[in-house]
Amino acid sequence: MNRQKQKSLEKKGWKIGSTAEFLGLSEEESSYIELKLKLSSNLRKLRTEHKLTQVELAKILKSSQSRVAKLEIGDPSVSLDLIIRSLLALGTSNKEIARAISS
Amino acid sequence: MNRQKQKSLEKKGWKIGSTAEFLGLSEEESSYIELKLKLSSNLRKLRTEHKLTQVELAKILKSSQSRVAKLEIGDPSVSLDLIIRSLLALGTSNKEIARAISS
DNA sequence: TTACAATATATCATATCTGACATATTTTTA
DNA sequence: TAAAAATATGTCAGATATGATATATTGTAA
Repeated sequence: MNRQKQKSLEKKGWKIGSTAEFLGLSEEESSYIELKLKLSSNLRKLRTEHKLTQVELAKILKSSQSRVAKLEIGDPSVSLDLIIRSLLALGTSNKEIARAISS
Repeated sequence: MNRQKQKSLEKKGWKIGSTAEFLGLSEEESSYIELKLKLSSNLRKLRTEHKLTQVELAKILKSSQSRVAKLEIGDPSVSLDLIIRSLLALGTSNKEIARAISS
């Protein structure tokens, strides 16, 4: 992960330590963030393919439009649990989730 | 998911509605649980391969032995986030995680 | 068997995530 | 363009997950 990307992520609220701490946790942290972002963007792709608005998806998920927005962005405040549950709610199979992670 | 398995999961604390509610959420719920259990057992496999005790792994994860036990069982009280973070901490790549999910 | 190590289960205060709401910004349509 | 629709951002009370601790159970070597 380059400095540019790191700054971008930090701006969005990701806390990535710098210097030694950054180096130490980097691999794990960035893999986690990558994973999240892949699934997040997959969720958005899926929603648009289904021609749903965020409000409509929120209804399906029994959540709110604002949270769907955060879900799709991969906001630090949303968990993998919620992202994956959302994908499953839209009919995504575990195999498809695996594919998304590998992509 | 057969009745046998459902009862087994319920005993472990999974709340799976019955009748209509069960049918309605079944696909999503059971996929989620499956996913969790796959990654959980993968974590245990990984730990034993590394010849670590739960106490030792807990130290690495900055967690406790009891939570590692729950992690490996896929206890309802542990999130996918924590399971995946733990796998990553043990050096698992995103591709390997995907493989585990697909398996 | 008995002792010891490893794992499982229960509980709880604190931390983090969640849905909801308000509001701002961006995008689309007329 | 202007109005409307869609999406993004900020906040917060309540819900859920977390690490920690204590204790129970299981495995395992003497």
